[in-house]
Formats: sequence, C-alpha cells, structure tokens
Amino acid sequence: MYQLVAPAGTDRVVVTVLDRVGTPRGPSRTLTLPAFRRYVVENESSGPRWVWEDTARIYPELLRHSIRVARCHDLRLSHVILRNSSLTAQSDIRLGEPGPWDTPVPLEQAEASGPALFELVHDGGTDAGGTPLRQLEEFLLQLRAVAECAEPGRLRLLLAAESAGALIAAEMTHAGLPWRVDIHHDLLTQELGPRVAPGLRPERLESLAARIRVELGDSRVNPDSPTELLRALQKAGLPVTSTRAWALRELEHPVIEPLLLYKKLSRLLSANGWVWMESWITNGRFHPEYLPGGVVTGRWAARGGGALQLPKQIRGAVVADPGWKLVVADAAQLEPRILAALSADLTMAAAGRGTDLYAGIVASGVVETRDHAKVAMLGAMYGATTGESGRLLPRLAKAYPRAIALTETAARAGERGEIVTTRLGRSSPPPGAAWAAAQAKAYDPVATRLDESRARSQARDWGRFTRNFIVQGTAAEWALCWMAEIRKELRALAPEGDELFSTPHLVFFLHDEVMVHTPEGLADRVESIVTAAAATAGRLLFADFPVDFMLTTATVDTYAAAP
DNA sequence: CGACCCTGCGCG
DNA sequence: AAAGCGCGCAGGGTCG
Repeated sequence: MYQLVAPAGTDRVVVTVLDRVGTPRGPSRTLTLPAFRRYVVENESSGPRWVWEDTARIYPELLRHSIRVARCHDLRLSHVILRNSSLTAQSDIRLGEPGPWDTPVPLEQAEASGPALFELVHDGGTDAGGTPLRQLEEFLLQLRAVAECAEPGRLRLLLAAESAGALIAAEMTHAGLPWRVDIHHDLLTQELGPRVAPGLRPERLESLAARIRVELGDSRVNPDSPTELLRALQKAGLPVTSTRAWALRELEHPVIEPLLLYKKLSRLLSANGWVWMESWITNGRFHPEYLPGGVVTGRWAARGGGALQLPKQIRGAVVADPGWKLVVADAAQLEPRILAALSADLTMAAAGRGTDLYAGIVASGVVETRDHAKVAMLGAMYGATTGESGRLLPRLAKAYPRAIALTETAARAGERGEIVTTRLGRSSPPPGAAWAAAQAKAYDPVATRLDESRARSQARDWGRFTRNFIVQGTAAEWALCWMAEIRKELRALAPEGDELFSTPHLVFFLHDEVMVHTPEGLADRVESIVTAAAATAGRLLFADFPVDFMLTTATVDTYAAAP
C-alpha cells in the first residue's frame, strides 16, 4: 500500500491512498499540518510506503514532532536513478524530454522551521479525486519503468535502499552526532595555544611562522600564501614546484619540520577550530546536512561543516552521553570484496573469507606484503599504470583474472564513451559534449599530434572513472542496504518512547563505516545487529555468492578509541 | 565588493 | 605534475 503525500500551498498536505499499481483507492484528503502528523501516526501501523517528492523537505517536519516512518519512496532520488539507468533504457521515463523532475528546486540552506519546507507549489493540477497529478504521474512512470525492465528486482531494491538512506540522512541530521565542546576546546588549546580573535594566529602558529621566516631568511613571508611560500622556498635554494606537504616531505632543510607542523595546525584551526565549533555544534550535537545521492556513484555527500572529512585529530570530541556507548563499525576492505562478488571471482572471495582480504592475498602467495596487496588492489580499482601499483598489477591479474577482467572491461567501456552500471542498476553518466568533441577531433584528417594525445588522455581519464564507478557505486549500494537493515533492526530492538532518540540510533555514516549511539545495556545487541546486517546486505546484492563482508566493530566511549 | 578559480588538505 | 577514483571546504589570488 502506498500513501502519496504532496504539499498544497504552504500549510496543507494532500494525501492519497494508492494501491499496488498506483491507482488511487479513493478521493484525496487535504490536511493541515497537525492533521497530517496525526494521519501519519495513525496509518504508520499498517506498514505503508510513503511516497513523496523529497524526503529532505518533508521528513524533518515529522521528526520535529517525534514522528518516524519505516518506509518511503523518494520521487526525486528515484527519478535520477531511473532516468539514467541502462536497465530502464526503453522506458517512458527515460525517453521523455527533460522536465521539472530533472531540475529539482535546491533545498534552502536555513534550518528554517516548519512551513518554509512546504513552499513547493501545487503546480500540476489535480484529478477529479483531488490527487496531485504531477507527483502521481511521476510515480506511475517510475513504477512502470521498474516493472517493465529486465531485472525489476534490482531496481526495486535500489530505490528502496536509496529512499531508506534519505530517511536515515534526515534522522541523523536531526539526532546529531554527540559532541563535547569542552573536550574540543581543550584539544585546540593544547595544539594551538589559547584562543585568539579570528584573523590572528594563536601562539603556537605565530611562533612556527616566525621560525619559518628565520629558516628561510625572509622576514615577511606569509606561510598561508602558497605563492609567497613557493617563491621563498625557491629563493632558499629548495628544488620545489609546489608547496604540498608530500613534496616538502622529500626535502632536507631546517624549514621543513616547522613548515609541515605549521600546515597541520593551521589546517586544524581553519577547518575545525573554534569558529567551526561555534557554527556547527549546538547543545552538544553536530548536525551536518547529509546529501544522499550527492555523488554520481551513489555515495552520499554532505554540506556544511565538512561532515565526511572529520579529521582523526579531533575525533576525541565525539563522546557518548553518560550511560551510553558508541558502537562503531567499519566494513573491512569493502571495495575489493565488492569487486570479488561483482566479478564472481571465487578465488579472490576465498582470499578474504574469514580474514583480512589483503592478508589473504599475501597468504595465497600473490604478493609479499599486506602493503603490496593493498596498493595493488587500489591501483587495479583506480586504474594505476605506473609506480609500484602498476608493477604489481600483473600478479593480481594472474591470480584473480575474473576480478581484474571486470575492472578492465569497465575501463575500456568508458574509454569508448559507453556507460557502465552497478549491481543494482545505477548507471554512470555519459561523458559530456566536450569529451565527445575531443574524441571526434582526433579522427579528423587534419588532427594534430596534440589533438590525438589530448583525446587519448581524456579517454583514459574517463575509463578510470567508469572503472571506479562500478566498484564504488556497488559498494555504496551495499552500504545503503547495510544501513537500512541496521535501522530496521534497531527499531525492532527497542520501540521508541516519548523521546525520539531515547533508544539506539544511527548517528554517523562515512561510506563504509557507521556509528550507533546506544544505551550501554544494549551495546552488545547493537553490535550483533550491525554484524548480522552486513551479511544480510551481502545476500541482498549477491544472493548466495560466497563472499564475506567482514567488519571491524568496537563499542567505545569516544570515536577516537575506535580502530 | 562579490564571483570565480586555484591550491592544498581532510575523509573514504 | 603523485603514480590512481570520489568528494567539501578554506584561504589566497584575480577579475570585473
């Protein structure tokens, strides 16, 4: 059963009950927001799938009133997938001209309350029963596209997982990540010195800057300016063409040590200093905005606060509430395991069974060290051709021909400008017009050497993108299924009380890693749930193919203590 | 002054 | 100009 929800004006919502194939089962009802909330609560027990345009817009309104739903269908996110998927290439949704669903209204920045989130216009008219047609017609197109494609099961799972991700993202934003500003403050003070006014350098940075100037024999150079710094380094006789840390590390000179430290600390100050703390932490919680589907591959992005880049340096400020714990779990060697399963490479899957996959590769005698195994695998998935990674690749290819063939096939497809598709049906975007033009130019009779090499280089670039897309994208699908399963089981474990987040709940997600904030007494159960969910996700994507998705899990008081 | 690009670095 | 993918953000620098 579906419940279609659409805004009507700024303070009303139209709800329509739809049957399995999307036919309205009666007239729609227009509800005020309070009536809508009651409606959701009353109907949730019958297990509907709520169909709405944009979870990020409508669900926070429910969460603010401590209302959660189990399942939804996010029309906006689903549209993007179906519009691009090779599995729905023949569908009307794919063949139609681009429309309003292809240029979604961006979500306003502000955490603005209530009605602002409903300012979508009721623009598509209604049918005789009052059903909003723009949303209904889109939903019908989507249902048809899935039902008529060759492998509806995959897309159905993908859309459900993507939509569950949207619910989780909104819930995590709402709940926030537990953050101790006192600890954060102490940490900053210890590293940088006492806080000073914005624009000034704290003591520690100031003295490092002074040392840098002395060592360079330049009394005015500003280490924050790459241009000035580069010039000063060259003047001091150092053979550098950039001021990147990795390049400086190669050099031997008294300025290097203070300079590297300066860069480290100045990064801490600008990215996660006091200003950051004051703009992003409220009432002991970090509330970043997650963007499901924000990356072409299907990974999440985040906006504001750099939520997906929390440096290890400050993870000590993430601390469970008194009487609570953090259960942190990380999928070990996720992408290579995904590659093994995608390519049905039994040998590679066996190397990772019950053990660290890289250690397993070493144990199989393919390479000598774990580090070699890792760099070779990453190189295979990213398309490295030179260096250590390039040298080791042939050995991987010999040991795991199926896995390596899959990456090579994906790369060749990209080089030809073709698209590739993940396990569940998310397809890569086609290369842009500039790319195609560059390729065409190389075949022109008057093409220059430069034209040809540029075209070749761009073709290889795109090949590396598609090579990685298929693995990264499928890993993202696995992670969505993992998280959706965790969420479902956590809700079954402990029914919610009056307080929305008084029971175990997800508070953080980072591509292949999740964090659950849980009352201490339930931590063991939560660990089991997280572990079992990984196996479930593996079966959802790869049925009975024998690949392990191993986790590193830890129950800790602070994120800094997680492995 | 804002809009934009570049450099550099954090995360997976 | 880091070999090799995907991101976001801050600060410097330039342009209109």
